Amino acid sequence: MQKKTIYDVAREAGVSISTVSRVLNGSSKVKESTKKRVEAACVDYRPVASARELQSKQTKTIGVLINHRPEYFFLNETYINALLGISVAAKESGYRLLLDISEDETGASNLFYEKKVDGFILMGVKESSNLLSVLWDNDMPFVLVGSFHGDEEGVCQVDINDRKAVCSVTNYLIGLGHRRIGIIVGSTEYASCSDRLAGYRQAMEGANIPIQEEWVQVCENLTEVMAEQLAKHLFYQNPRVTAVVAFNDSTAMAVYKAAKDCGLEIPGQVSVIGFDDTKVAAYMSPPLTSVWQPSYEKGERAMHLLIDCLKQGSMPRKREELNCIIMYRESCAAPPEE
Amino acid sequence: MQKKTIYDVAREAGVSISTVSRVLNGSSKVKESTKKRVEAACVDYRPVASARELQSKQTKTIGVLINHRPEYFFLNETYINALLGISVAAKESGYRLLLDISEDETGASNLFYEKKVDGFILMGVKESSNLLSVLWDNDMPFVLVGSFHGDEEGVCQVDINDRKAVCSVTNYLIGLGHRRIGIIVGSTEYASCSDRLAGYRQAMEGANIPIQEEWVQVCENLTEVMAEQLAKHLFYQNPRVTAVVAFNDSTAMAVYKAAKDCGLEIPGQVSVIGFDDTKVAAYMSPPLTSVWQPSYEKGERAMHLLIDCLKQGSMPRKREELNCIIMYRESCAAPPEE
DNA sequence: CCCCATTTTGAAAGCGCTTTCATCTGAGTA
DNA sequence: TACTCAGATGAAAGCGCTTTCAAAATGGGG
Repeated sequence: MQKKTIYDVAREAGVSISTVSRVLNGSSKVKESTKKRVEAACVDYRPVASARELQSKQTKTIGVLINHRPEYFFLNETYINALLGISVAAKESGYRLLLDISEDETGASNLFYEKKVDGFILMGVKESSNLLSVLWDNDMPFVLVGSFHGDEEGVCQVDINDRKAVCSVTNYLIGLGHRRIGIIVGSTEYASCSDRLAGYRQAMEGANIPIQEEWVQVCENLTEVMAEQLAKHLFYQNPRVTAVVAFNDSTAMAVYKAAKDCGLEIPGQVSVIGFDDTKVAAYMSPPLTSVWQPSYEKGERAMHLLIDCLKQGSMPRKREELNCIIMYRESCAAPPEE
Repeated sequence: MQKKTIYDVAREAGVSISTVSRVLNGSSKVKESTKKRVEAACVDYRPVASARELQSKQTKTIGVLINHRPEYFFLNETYINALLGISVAAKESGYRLLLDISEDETGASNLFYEKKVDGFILMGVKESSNLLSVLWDNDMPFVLVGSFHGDEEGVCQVDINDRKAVCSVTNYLIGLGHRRIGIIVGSTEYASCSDRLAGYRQAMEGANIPIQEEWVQVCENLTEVMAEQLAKHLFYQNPRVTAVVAFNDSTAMAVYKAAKDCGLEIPGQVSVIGFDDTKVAAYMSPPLTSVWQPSYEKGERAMHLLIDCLKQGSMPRKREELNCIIMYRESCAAPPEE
């Protein structure tokens, strides 16, 4: 059985293919009666996307780029949640998603050069990336999910305030009486890392606590195994830190492990704070205090922004900031008496 | 600046577009010297995918379908890992991924009807789904990731042996001395659930332990909150179960929570076993004994199978079974003395 | 140096649609 | 009744490529 084409529909409805195309695309200039007839003839007819795309120069699909280094093995849970939001929003608007998970950006460029997508949503873009300027230069709309500063005047982005959030939790620890507070973050190539670090520094400076550089553990490649080691570095110091701000909940898990290995009680001897408030946080033992961030909403919002751009034909260079919530649980307490 | 077309390349190289097309597609019938010339003219030229697709009837993209109920909120980690495997394998072979996350299957049908994809990888297909027969009837290649039985004679699928795996762990618990063993699984609409349940029954029967029906908690909609409740049902029984086989690690986490709330020690008073061996398992307290399954490899293998199908033009109705590994940790012990 | 088999190339059709532009209606007006 | 003009429709071009088929170039005997 051959696939039904627009010609078949036209024949069946007794009109020309132009008319069929018009009712398909909702063009107004069709008499109600013929429209009815055409619609009736459209049963079992599905336009071939590539023909449409070729002619209309629109693909109705969005490229979703997730920066992921294979050595991390697990995909960041916040990306997944954002992806869920993106997916739902896309579906609502009749867009499809072309997914590219990779560390380099050639995948993205290909999609764009080959006109496979109408726009992009980018997650986890490195500060050093030159993808954005390529996209700009070629009028390809895109929205960033997550932190990014970059050299550009401004990009369309949906983000949280990492700096502020970490500043808050650090202040919380300081308020609890901690002075020697450690922090473990990933590569400062990523704005989220440098911002969180900046938030920590801001809080410490605000409280007039001079930061010992050995409290700050920056790691290019922050796997759980690495994080565990770095946490131990923190714990082996003398005097050792009494609290640790972890880059995210995975890191916090590793810190828990390290604490256990070092015979340190949480929160009695060490306080720990995570970030992202992933599913596990509430189930950890003790339940982890963590900064919840609206990952799903970030994705959803980004998609909406992008679709707006696509409709209007121009891209706002605006940044939207969503709010985080500190989920206070049982992993933090006053530091032990000295 | 206008995009370079095949005509531009042809002009630049002093040949016809047919020749350009031939070198682009690696057709042999081109003299080496002209080939060189054309390739030189190809700088900055990127064929428009839709034109290609329209003509060649191939999209070089695979539809990835993930069954996900929005009320679960989090996407199953095994799906993500499989997705990672799929992604890597696709990239190697120059395929792109069109992602559709949803509970219903209309998204899939659309992609297929509109010729957006050359084939499908399906994850989490319900037994009641009629998508497969639609795909069969239309000669659309697809590979299943994960359990499925179905009415069809056989489909191309990459899977683990859920029954066997759960049978093993149940036997392990029995070997430890447990008799009253509970199990919590999700909807038996999904083969993985019914299979795991079958494995449990098989082990219990093998050990001549009559199963009390209140030990078996089947839940249509197994969220963490639900799982916690079900675990409590198990613990409130008198005499209560001394071990719980959880459908997966998320469920196991909920069981941990329930045990804590009920004042039960793991593994002293209750043993718990998870499934999937997700990232958290090793970090739980106590570390969770869980069945590791090769999710990434499942995805990778499925993609390879699919690509083979696409090349050969025919689809094998074969099932590949990958092996699980029981990761023994500290969540299981002998039952308490009575 | 010619002929024929082979290799290499080009012209043109066409994939299935959108869109422009011209044509055709028919209602409204003088 | 003839004339407008807006609304409805169709013919045809063309989006950028692949592929078929025929023509041209090549080369190896005789």
